Amino acid sequence: MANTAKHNRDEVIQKATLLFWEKGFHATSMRDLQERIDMRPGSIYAAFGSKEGLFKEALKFYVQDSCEQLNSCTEKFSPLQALKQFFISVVLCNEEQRPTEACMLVKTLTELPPENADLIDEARGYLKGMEDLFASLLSQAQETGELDPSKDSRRLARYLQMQLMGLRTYARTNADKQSVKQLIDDVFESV
Amino acid sequence: MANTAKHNRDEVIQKATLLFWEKGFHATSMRDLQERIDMRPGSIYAAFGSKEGLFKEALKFYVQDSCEQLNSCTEKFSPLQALKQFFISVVLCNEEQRPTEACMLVKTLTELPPENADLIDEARGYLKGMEDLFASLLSQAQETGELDPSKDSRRLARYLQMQLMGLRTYARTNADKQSVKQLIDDVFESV
DNA sequence: TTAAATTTTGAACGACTGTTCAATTTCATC
DNA sequence: GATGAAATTGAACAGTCGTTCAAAATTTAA
Repeated sequence: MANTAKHNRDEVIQKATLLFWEKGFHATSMRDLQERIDMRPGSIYAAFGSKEGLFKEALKFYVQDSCEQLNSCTEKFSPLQALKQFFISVVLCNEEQRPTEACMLVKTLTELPPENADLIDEARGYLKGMEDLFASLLSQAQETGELDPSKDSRRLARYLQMQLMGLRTYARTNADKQSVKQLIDDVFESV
Repeated sequence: MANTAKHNRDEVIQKATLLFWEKGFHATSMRDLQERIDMRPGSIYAAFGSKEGLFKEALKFYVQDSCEQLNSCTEKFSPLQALKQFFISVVLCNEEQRPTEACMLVKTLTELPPENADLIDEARGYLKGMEDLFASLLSQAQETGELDPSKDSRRLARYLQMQLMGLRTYARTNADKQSVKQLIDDVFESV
């Protein structure tokens, strides 16, 4: 009937994600991508439509992976400790697996001009989703008595999301791991 | 003897700063700049050497302006209240004067690839300088009894710097001003 | 083995990038 | 007004950008 695709779509998206995450949308050229994912322009455009299309897939992949990381923490720890462990692993661990401490969604939001409004909205939506995940974990923590039930879990989730953004950005300015660990302790001290 | 420069250097740098701040280093083209500052390529290169050279001047201008903003707060408020007021004005006020809530230094740090290591280092240095300013204000607050003297002012300055990074980034994801104001209150509640 | 459908290839496109430089304009000085 | 040094101009350069598309290669079904 036909020819079947030679490339593995998921593998390609993963490789593209790592490159986009490292260099950002604009600084990553199609030539860079061609080399990294070992596909020629025609194939890429047949599979993903455009550079933007591939970037959207990369954002989706990145968020899925982040959610899985958070879930794997909730399996091993109590809700609140899971959140702290997630912060630690994202900012301080898995250095060989991530190209930068910065959050890819935040990088996207920060670097893109209004021309790429649809990509910005996409990143905004995903960040909202992560914040909702935080909020539901905090609610769980309140039910199990780990967290003061009188606190506003949505407000606290917003606070944590904001802090994680700060932590990941700060980690890029200061390589001193001890300071960053101290900061994480400070954050969860005030929860 | 000679011709004198037609353009006002400071004015030009200010205009360039606003454009770089808004769009970032890479997304701002020399043609964009030419139009904004009303100079032709030859003049720009005679005055600043390169796009990078102009960007460095923009970073310097941005930081000077930030310091002046902070200083004007310390003239009106106590050390700790000045810091909070600075946070508020940077994240919530002066909307007509700033092209985005994001910090230009952070944007620079986030968007630039390792190729532009010198620009990255420049931004890192300026951020360190701001953190030192925070630390000395906190020390003052301790001397006047506004802040618990047993606290580590350098650690607290790091904490505030990290939070400001988070706040300014978060402000870009969520236009809801009330939430952002709440976040600032949360931050200074935990100091 | 042939035919049809799909994927892959890579040269090429027009638009845009940062930058250069010879020609021109400008203006303080004599 | 003439002189000459500095500032300005804008066309042009070589390189890169994202993207296209006709041709070639590949694979399945008949």
